[in-house]
Amino acid sequence: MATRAPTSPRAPAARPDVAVLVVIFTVQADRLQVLLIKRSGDPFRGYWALPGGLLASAEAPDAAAIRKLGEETGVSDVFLEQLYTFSDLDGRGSVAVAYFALVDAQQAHLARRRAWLPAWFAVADLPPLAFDNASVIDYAFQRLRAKLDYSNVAYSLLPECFTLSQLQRAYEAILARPLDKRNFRKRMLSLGIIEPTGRVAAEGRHRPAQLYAFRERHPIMF
Amino acid sequence: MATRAPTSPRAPAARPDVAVLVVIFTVQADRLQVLLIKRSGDPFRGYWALPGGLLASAEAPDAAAIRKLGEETGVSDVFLEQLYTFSDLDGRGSVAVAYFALVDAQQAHLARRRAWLPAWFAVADLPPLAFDNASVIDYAFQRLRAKLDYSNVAYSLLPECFTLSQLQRAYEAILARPLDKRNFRKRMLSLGIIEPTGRVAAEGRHRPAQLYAFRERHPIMF
DNA sequence: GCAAAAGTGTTCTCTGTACACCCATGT
DNA sequence: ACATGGGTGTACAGAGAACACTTTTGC
Repeated sequence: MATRAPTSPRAPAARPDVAVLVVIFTVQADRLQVLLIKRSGDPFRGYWALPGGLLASAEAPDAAAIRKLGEETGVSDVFLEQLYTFSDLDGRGSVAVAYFALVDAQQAHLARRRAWLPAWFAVADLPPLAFDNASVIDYAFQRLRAKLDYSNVAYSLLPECFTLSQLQRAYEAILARPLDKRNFRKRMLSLGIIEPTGRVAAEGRHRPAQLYAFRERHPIMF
Repeated sequence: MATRAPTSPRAPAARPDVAVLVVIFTVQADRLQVLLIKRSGDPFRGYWALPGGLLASAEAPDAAAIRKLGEETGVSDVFLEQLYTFSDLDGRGSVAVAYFALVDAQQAHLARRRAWLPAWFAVADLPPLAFDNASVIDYAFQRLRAKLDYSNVAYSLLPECFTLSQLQRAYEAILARPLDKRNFRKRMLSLGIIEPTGRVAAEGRHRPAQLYAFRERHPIMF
């Protein structure tokens, strides 16, 4: 703790459980998806839930979130930030520090285990969830939408090189509305968050697209 | 906890200490001030620190923050929101859920006790602080500045009725820069967050000022 | 009548939005 | 030649910023 209570200088409080939760988003098939894990144990056995777990002793919540993310997707060095600290999601007085992360579906390799199997689910179409995980996901979703407008977090959703159409489709999937192509390109370029690589992607029977990259692969606000 | 770790279904983790911290701001004498408490116990005996303390058993962090705020200032029903969850501020692996609150200095009555004495300090001129409380205050300060621009949080800093000049001085104290009177009034009124009460305040040897009130006394974003 | 703060409009710039056509390629 | 997505510019509206003088009161 950081400051003792004046009224209880040495409170012998029973310590609450402290857990970490990670809301891991990706964009795949033009839909925003979230990683869920099928619970193999009680309570809520058989329900889907967010990855997470009790804090290992002396492990900081940030470190635990990074570890969880790595365990489930194999990725690191992506956008990951603290979301909110929820209390009593389980009805038993615990405290859960929630994080949210953005990963590129191509780079993420889900753990292939028997129990506690992970899978992607479209945020717009979630299965019944354990605990109150639906509200945690909703909170993360609102935050993601807000950040998309005033930061470069999308860098974490796409491969290093991408076309402007890919980027726009990712934005549209998250914001759930169509964006104007010209305005979108103008804005992205004028904000200076991306730059052309000079390379080109020939992907279909149509004109090849210029490939772009984010200038910075860490969070920037504007 | 909300979800058990797949890899450690029944982790016997040593639970970390969980504390609550509250950064309580007010505007007084045209300066942004923060409430600090003089520590009467170790560690950091004699240093100033943020009010806070260990979570009482089974008490939710939100409830503990509300309680702390009431204990130190006597007020409730003010703007209070979760700020961030810090880890290891004390170098001993604790977790501290920080909140920040805005109070009207006129309504707040500081506890008058012998030990753990509370007092206001200008944010721009803080004494040496216990633990890493300076960075918590700084974080809260940044958040407050940001919210001032896109919310009505200031409702919590002023009495129910106030003049536009008072409101502007509060904004200027927080943002630490002068604002244009006409633009400020235009904006406040066009956002529709305040309304004239019809009453008037004759306060000096000059023209009396119209009194305004916030339309909503709860947080609104725009 | 003077000191002191209250109150009030207009102009300009910039940002966001709406909108439609030609281009390069594969088949 | 045609189907497919890539790529481009302009005009309008609304928001924010700059800027100075008159009004009302107490003394």
